[in-house]
Amino acid sequence: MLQINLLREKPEFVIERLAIKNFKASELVHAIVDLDQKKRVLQKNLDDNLAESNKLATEIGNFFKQGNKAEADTLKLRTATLKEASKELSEQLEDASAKLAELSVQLPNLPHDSVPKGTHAEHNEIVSQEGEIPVLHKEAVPHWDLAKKFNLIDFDLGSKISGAGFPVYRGKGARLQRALINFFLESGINAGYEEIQPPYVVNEDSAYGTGQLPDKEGQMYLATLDKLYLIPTAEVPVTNIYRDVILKPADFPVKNVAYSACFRREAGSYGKDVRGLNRLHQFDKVEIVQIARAENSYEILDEMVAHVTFLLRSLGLPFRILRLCGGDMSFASALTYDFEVYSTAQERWLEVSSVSNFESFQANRLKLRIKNESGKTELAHTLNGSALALPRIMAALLENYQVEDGIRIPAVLVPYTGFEKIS
RNA sequence: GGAGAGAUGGCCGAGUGGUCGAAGGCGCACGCCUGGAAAGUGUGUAUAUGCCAAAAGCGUAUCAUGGGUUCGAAUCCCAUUCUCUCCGCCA
Repeated sequence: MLQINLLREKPEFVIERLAIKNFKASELVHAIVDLDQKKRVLQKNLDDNLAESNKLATEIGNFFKQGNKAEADTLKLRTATLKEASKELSEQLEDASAKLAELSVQLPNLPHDSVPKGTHAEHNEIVSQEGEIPVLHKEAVPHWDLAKKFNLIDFDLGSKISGAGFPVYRGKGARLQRALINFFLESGINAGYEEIQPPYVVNEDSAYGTGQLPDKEGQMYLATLDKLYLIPTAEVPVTNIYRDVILKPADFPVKNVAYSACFRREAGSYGKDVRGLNRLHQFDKVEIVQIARAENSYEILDEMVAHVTFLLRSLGLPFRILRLCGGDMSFASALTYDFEVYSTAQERWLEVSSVSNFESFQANRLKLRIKNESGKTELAHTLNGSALALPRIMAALLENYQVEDGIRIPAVLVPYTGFEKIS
């Protein structure tokens, strides 16, 4: 959620910046500013009214104490009309506030200056690319065939137990998963992140806090009996640790790393995108989250990008980094770098990580603030990134490391898997 | 799941209808004292929002959350959430 002050003071600037995200904000911005103005007038009237009532109540109290019942009773008559008016005003105020909140959450975050214009993924800017794309032997196949051949992942069994998109990992497939999770967690810890094991379901407040609600309601599984949402990413519970929190300068840096299963309904997905491990309803991910001060949040973003780069380098996978264009960025992000690994058998790039700075957009909703050295409170900046999402890493590993008689395991993972080869 | 007790500021804790944003203590910040420190001592120490260019100042709201009673609620009533104790069930 954007800060209301910015909308009040520079509405045209906001409209202009949001055009980079291909968002036509003019109408909405003006509606918000008008409504805000209206709300403040109501607030003022109500406050004045209540002040008057409070004054009268004190006077009545005093008269009672003096035993002057008659005076007290006359004053009481006056409070009745005030009370009526206050009730009316507070209803109007509540109405205006609700509408304002409803409109405010519809405005996306402003993109950072470096965000390229563009409407689609093709307009994303390739920042860098590294790693050798391996030349595979002529019998090489996509990961779903490898998974079957070596009995690593059973998609049909998952369908039987739960439904499409809930694969069953088994044997060395399951062990490789676990090895990756441990490698990612350990790497995070080595980089100074505190490990968190969050709940996998969250309440409405948390889902709202990170912006899953109200817009993305249909993308989450909901346990209706208790009104709990299955988390689509560990970002949700971990970031909500800091909901309604005021941090001190001494609390920094705030760095969390968390493994979790992630649940996504992925309504509306189809085609080659969903084949094999490419898109699942349940998958594993290690997430990194940082809370930063406004003045250095972009340095922190670079640090997080460097961390993800380290992970992919260690795994020996060919990858590239993209700076997302305005049209491809998420609603809440100010700047996002996507990481894609090359899946050699599918001959396509697969997104495995997305690292973003949300600046104060999430913090504003979360009420996550910092009390600075001079005693002023200001909004914090929030950042997060996948480090990393498992399924597509798994897909790329299986495909890129396949040899004629099996699948090799990158050296860095061997201490975690306990085996060097799948065959 | 059943029965009972409870939820007050960063923390502890007082407050059962008015003068309570809230005693007292701890902690913290700044000052005095000191060669330096401790002790002592003084002052300050919540959040949101509105008026104001801003600061100061003032108004309003907030004693788990939401509603109600009342001229007036931390205090009384109702609902919800959470915590603790006991019983039941259970990995």
